[in-house]
Amino acid sequence: MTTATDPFQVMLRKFESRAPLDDEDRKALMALPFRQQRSEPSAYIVREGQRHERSCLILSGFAFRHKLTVDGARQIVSIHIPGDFIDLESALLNVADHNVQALSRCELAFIPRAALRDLILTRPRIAAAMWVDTLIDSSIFREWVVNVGRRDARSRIAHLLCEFARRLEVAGLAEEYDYELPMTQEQIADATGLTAVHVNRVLMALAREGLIARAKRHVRIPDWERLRRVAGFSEVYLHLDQGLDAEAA
Amino acid sequence: MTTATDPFQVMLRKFESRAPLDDEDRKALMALPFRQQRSEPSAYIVREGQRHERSCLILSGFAFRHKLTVDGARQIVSIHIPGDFIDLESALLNVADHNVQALSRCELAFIPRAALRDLILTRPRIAAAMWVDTLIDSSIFREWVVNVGRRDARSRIAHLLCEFARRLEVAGLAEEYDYELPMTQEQIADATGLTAVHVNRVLMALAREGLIARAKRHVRIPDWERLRRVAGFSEVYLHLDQGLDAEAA
DNA sequence: CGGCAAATTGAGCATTGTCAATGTCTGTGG
DNA sequence: CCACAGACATTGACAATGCTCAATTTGCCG
Repeated sequence: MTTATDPFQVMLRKFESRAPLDDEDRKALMALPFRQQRSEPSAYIVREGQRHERSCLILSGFAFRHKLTVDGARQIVSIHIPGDFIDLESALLNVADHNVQALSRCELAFIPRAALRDLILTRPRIAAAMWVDTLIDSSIFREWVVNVGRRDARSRIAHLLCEFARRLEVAGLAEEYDYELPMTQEQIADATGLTAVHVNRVLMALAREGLIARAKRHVRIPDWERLRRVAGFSEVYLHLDQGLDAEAA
Repeated sequence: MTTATDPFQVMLRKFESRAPLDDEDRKALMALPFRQQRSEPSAYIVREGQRHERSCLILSGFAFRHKLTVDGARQIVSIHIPGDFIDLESALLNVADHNVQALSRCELAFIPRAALRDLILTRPRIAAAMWVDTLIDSSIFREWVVNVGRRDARSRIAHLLCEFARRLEVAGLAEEYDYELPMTQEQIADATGLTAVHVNRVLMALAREGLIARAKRHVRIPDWERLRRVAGFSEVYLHLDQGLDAEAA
């Protein structure tokens, strides 16, 4: 593999697990034109209300989507990790309905809207794989609605920590139950619908009870089963085993 | 049009507005096999954890998606109106991650998973139109995360009322600013992350202030601009003007 | 060492929840 | 046509989870 196509390996692997692709598909995917770019923490990648001519794939680092209310409150609606297409919407919708910002330093690949549309309209299996990806995003949004709407602060934060643990582990980016959480407490607050002060208190409490062990941004979960129970976490909604099965081929 | 294909007219119209379809596409859509069925209020249409062999389209009536937390709290994550495909997920994901229940009496069309997959893999423009539909759903989920995470009770409920007004109006199901809201206060509570008691108090207050006029389930919005401001409502996230534009054809 | 962002802690408060009673409406059976 | 059941709405009194404001500490980086 050449240096140029290397960056797409993560994406290819993910899509292959979602729909059976043939050689043509693979070639078409890897041939996608893109522009690689580094983003510093908190740099904007997508801005609400704008039309974007390129979709964005995370090669390394983390990013998050968020929206602002009229009175300036911020709600983070999702967090994204390497291999995630953060902006497939841009290829199909006309206007961005939310912002995307880099969480840590990131390497990003920007792919022209036209090239993606072309791929979508000519290679149905690729389209299906990408679609499945966005459906899983949807499922995660639903779970976040539940998290923020119906769990208390303790469970909410525990749930966020559980979700992150599983997603990172599956992506091969962390030992399970032991990872770097690239978020400030204020960002955790904005993701859980709480205030930074309260997040701090809850994190302290969780640590005191031995449910998590923290050192700066590092999180370790000594007893997964116990934290899972506190969070009310069930990973069904992550659709980790998801693949379009044989019948689709 | 025959009686048999009639039910799909709403869907066809929606998809046509989303992507340019040709005659073949139209024919294929209308030729989808389906089983029509009536559901009574609160009847389950989809159950979390199950695999479903048919996807479901609402012909008339309303339905909602929800999830339950471990301790039995319920969160409604979306509300659906006639013409909505409530269960495209079933065609592409293996397991349902949430429940779907009838809100009012409904007429539903159940379409076999295999037929939908076939369509998706052979008619890219139809797939794109459906995909756009699910992306808009996603956008609405994101707004709900914001609603429940960062707005106070008053704004939350106002926002729900605004969203409903606009969606019904666009679907041609209500005069704008004047509609039948098919939800109990308990269901409104479960959709907004509040309790039924508090929803009642807020509704009474909104009525007292002249922001809404209620008679049972009937809602009228005397001053849209004022309610919109209270809600912090902006309809960008509904992507009402959305269509795949010419470049995609 | 100085500066700054992030984390931590305390004190008081308010939005929203809980519990419980009562009112209202609709449909049904007598 | 009326009485009653049951679901839903409304109201009151009180409690609590999480917020606000403000001060202080910690850790990081030049």
